[in-house]
Amino acid sequence: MRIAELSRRSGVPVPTIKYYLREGLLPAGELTSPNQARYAEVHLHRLRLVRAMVELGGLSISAVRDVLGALDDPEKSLHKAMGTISAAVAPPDLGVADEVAQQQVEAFLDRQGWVCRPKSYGYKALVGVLATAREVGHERFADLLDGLARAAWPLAEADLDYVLSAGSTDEALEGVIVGTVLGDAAMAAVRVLARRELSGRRDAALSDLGSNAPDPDPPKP
Amino acid sequence: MRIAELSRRSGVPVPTIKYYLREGLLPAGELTSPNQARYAEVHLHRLRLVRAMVELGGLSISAVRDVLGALDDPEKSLHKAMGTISAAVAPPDLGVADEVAQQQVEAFLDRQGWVCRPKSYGYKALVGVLATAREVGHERFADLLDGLARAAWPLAEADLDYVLSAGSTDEALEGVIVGTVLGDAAMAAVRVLARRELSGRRDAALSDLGSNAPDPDPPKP
DNA sequence: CGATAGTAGAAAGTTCTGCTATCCATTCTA
DNA sequence: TAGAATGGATAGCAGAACTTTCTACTATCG
Repeated sequence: MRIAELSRRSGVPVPTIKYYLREGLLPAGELTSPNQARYAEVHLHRLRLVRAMVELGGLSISAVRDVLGALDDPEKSLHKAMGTISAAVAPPDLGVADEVAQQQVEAFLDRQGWVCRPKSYGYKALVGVLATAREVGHERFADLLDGLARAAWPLAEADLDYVLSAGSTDEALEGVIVGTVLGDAAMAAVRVLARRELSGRRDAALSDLGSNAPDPDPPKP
Repeated sequence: MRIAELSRRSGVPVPTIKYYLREGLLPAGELTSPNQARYAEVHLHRLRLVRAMVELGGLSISAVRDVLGALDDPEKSLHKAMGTISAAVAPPDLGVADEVAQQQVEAFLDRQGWVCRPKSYGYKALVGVLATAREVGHERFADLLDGLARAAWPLAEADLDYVLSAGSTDEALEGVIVGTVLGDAAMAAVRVLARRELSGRRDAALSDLGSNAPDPDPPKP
């Protein structure tokens, strides 16, 4: 297929495709002559993946390049790819050095029995979040972490099962990308829905806000 | 306190504070003379909140303005504020009209017994995610939704408890902001940690990637 | 009192990102 | 063989988030 068809089928304008080619987000098409190239389904697929990361994940072009680099790495390692992807998706390191936040994270990891190098992106990101929470006067925020962990564990299991059920290494790596980028977006959306649903069920309490009335025995789903 | 102290205590440069004042993210200080203003603790607090949303939440200046608008709304409604904040935090509406994705969301909501107007941000965001997943060839992605919901429900309860335990309406609204913005960031970080932990425990399976070996009886936490 | 530093407010400038537009020399297509 | 499309290169553009520069003060220290 030629670039016009690639554009039509993906909904991405031709100049943008050229831009992605320049930026190395898309492999070059097969040149049939000095100024003609042919693109295959793989290009269309890659293009859609790029758009998903940019539009839904909000990743920058360079972050997308990093992620795809992990995918195209000849010595593909799922571990390494996961690290790269986490780094690309996470907000840039705030570089905070908050003692208390760090202790809160350590204590949390202890409680969970999780082993974790303090250099990992997840660790640093979490310290950054807790430090920020403390700055805005929400020290108690750390109390929510165990709940998050209880929720995150089965998700991680599902994610990993999803990834490991892939037929090929390429598919598995793409599963990591999709699981991370779309997974985060989906989780955020589901949380919004859950909050809406719950706050609807607790309407009485809400309309009575500030009175600190006792919980009206909320029904579980 | 004067602007220099505000800057020192928040770590935000003076010109940036002036910029935020111009953009309406920060209420003006109390003018003591035509070119002197005094700022109070509330300004410092608000400034930190703004930075948290910008740096951690990745919100744009205009999104922050919207969110703060909900906080400063005279007829503060928790419901309304939650909607505004969800909208500000979510990626801009993709405006997809994918029939299948919509049905998947409907079915999901049915299974959960959740009632939801199809106009809500969470609904639209979820349709967008599933449509994108389908575009990149991951129809099975919808299978993960129920797991997400199971995880999201107790989180929503914890969130709401956290919010309702606030002493004042202002605090409650701020709790919604912090719970949403920091909560999403924290959840993403914890997911990363959980994935790392789990993939470490399943190392055997991972180093054997692609062979589709049976799961080596992973230990639970 | 005067020198120095800080301030509000406005306007213009800067940097970065993510595209678009314009060319040109070719090449495919009708 | 005319007209549209293509690859590749370069330049341009709009928006976002600051940052700089300016003016006309004001506060304060010695």
